[in-house]
Amino acid sequence: MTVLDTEPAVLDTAPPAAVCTVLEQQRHGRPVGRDRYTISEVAGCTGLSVHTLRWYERIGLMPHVDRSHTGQRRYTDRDLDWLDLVGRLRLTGMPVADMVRYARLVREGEHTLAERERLLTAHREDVRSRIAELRSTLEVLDYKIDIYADARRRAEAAEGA
Amino acid sequence: MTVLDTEPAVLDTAPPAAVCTVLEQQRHGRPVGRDRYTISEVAGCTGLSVHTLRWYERIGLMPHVDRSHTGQRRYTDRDLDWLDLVGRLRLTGMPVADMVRYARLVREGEHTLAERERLLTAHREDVRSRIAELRSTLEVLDYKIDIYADARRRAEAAEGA
DNA sequence: CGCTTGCCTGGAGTGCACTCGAACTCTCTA
DNA sequence: TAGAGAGTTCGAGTGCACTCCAGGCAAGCG
Repeated sequence: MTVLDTEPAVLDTAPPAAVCTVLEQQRHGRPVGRDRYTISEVAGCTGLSVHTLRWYERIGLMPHVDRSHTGQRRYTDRDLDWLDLVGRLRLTGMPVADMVRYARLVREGEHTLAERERLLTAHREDVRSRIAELRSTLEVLDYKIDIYADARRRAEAAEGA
Repeated sequence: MTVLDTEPAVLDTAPPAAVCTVLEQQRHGRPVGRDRYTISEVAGCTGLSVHTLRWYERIGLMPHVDRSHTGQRRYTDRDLDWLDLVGRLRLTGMPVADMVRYARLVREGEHTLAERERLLTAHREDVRSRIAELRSTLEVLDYKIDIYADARRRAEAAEGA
């Protein structure tokens, strides 16, 4: 209705450039130009199990998946984009409850834009501080591994002498 | 007995410079110059609960804690150093089972040095690749947050006009 | 026609890392 | 001497994120 008419899709999915990159490499790539995938195809290309995919839907983490005339799930490219985003958020440690909240906000439409932005921004801060934390531990690890390596070298030298 | 007589302690604990830095800031610092701490003091300075401290001991993650004449735990500075290391490994996502394995290797003595080095080195690789993963997700997050921020700015501009 | 394969549902089970409860002992202060 | 407060053990409970199971349906093949 207002400012977003031109690009409505891009807000609830991963950026085009990043579509199915990380996850896709885990297994087979996304079958091209089909836009209707069975649950096992999606499992294959995302690395998630079919159980997990159904469970994501049950808890409200999927934005309503299409069905075939016999009631089987048919995932679209947009669903895969969404799963790509979900996979990234999960990999960066966002709790499932928060992802569900985000999914709900997307479903509720445009008036939740600000809150979605806040949610992602908060998570970004979280990720940043975790990177810092990991880096500081990396130093400790380097220090200890150095000591072990030193001990090993000295032991090897003594043995050789 | 062999090459390690001079520095036996430093191998099973955190480096001196890093002693109780991260964890210490979470609560009160380590009481100075005492070397005998009650379980609640340790809980206070590590941020772990007393339940968790006892549980760590039960599962073999603590290298045998001293007791007072009435049977109460008395932690030493070395125990705190160990807990500092454990805390770092935990923060970097090492499974408790692996930490227990590491603790067992330390208990078993010097002939496990090589395996301990391998274990830590493997974990370091793990941490490094997780940092890379987090960074790549950070880019996606930046991208999406930019889009939300753009939408917000445009909405605000439209409203102001 | 029967068999296999793939999918469906709702609910129960699993593994991890704690977290808590019940019942008890010990020490210290009023 | 009574009660509070901190400690003890062992076993059970919790929350999260899956993971699996039983029982059933629909399509394709020999």
